[in-house]
Amino acid sequence: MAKPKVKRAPGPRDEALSRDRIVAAAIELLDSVGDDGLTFRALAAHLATGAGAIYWHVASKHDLLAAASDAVVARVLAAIASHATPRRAIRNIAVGVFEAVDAHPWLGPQLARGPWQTATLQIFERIGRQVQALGAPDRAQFTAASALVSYILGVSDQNAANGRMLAPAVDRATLLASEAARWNALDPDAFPFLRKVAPQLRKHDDRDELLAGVDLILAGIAAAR
Amino acid sequence: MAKPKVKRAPGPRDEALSRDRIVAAAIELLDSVGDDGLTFRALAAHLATGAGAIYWHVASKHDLLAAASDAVVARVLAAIASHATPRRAIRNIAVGVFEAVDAHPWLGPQLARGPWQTATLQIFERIGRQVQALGAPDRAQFTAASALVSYILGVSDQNAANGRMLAPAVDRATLLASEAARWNALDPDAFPFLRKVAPQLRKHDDRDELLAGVDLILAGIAAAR
DNA sequence: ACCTGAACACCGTTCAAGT
DNA sequence: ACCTGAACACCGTTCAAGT
Repeated sequence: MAKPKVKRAPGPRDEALSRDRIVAAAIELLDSVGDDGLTFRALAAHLATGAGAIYWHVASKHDLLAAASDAVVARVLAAIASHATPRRAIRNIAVGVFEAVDAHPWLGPQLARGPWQTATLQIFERIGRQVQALGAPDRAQFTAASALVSYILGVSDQNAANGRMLAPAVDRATLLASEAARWNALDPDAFPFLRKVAPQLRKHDDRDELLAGVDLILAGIAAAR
Repeated sequence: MAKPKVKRAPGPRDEALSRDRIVAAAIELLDSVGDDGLTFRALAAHLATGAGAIYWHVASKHDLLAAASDAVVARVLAAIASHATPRRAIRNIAVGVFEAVDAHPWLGPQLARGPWQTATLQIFERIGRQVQALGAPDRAQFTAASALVSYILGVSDQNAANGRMLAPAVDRATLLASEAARWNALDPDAFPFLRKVAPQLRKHDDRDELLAGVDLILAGIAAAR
């Protein structure tokens, strides 16, 4: 007897395995258990399947991480309003990426894997369009967009590194205070500058610093015109 | 009978194990075999000792990588002439870090591990001093130095990611050409900007772009004064 | 104090075998 | 076509035992 064509609608628990389901589960795992909590065994358990099954849909762990990054970045960029002045749009994208990396600390190293992967490309494109809208001369647009992207990814990753390494219990203020104290305790001959700005480290706001840096670059772009 | 106080001078092959020797060997291994070529077993073989012995001098692989980064960064910064105008000094530091990360691709992710490790601190200090010499107002110095450091680390890591992923046989020109072709083949509706600047991607010089970005930030700092 | 090397508890990935 | 699960070839780290 032929199998009936009509299958019952699959519930969320027994849906067929698919690349999308695997990527979604990977993101969940990455977010909850952290960078090296993502294991093919754990992932398989989460998906109620065998570890080897995943390889039918995904080439490697590298591939899986890239796909997870793409998905998160696409989602974040889609949520950013684009009807704003170029300057505001650039600031919005910066904050969006920054917050995404902050919320998904595993994303930082991933975006640092270079401008050849889709995730970084998406960011580059979005920033680039706004640089164009800014009225920068044609030959300066690539440079300006590159600088902005490198800067944004750089700050985001630096910032997320804190959360990646730190005990989740420690809050930001305590962390900054203890770190400022460490800067103050540095050898005065070797680290005069860090000692001097230690109070500013303690009081600074990450988002404000990010935007200040973006503004610095934007001012530079404007000055070059 | 008491052991004689005078030991024969140890040769390079049978010197006692030490943190410094371990770190030096790790750097060698990292440079020659790449990021995941560094293994406690390989390292032990290289040092003609047991894998467990290394743990007497080094707390963990994390610790070892941090120490390797410190060593490389310290060496690089020491080689940079500091008697120059602040602007030139900043450019020199940027190029120095960029080239170090390029030569030691494993260093990029390491420096991205956040501003709490010595390696990043060293760079921050050196940049900061020059920002100070630039005459930036006190309360802007932390922000300006942060922005420069984040940018420099960001570009360096992005750039090194190419070499990390690529077959070593492929040269830069071929890589850029094929990547520019990929940008050109992107969906025109989704990626108009990248398609437009694809020719600039093909022709660009990494070092020039780095310095152009630094200049953008410096111009921003100057404009804010 | 320092080193050895086996052992532990994992990994990512492959692959014969199933349906 | 897709999934299973054992097996392979590794890891970082620990630790009793040696010197």
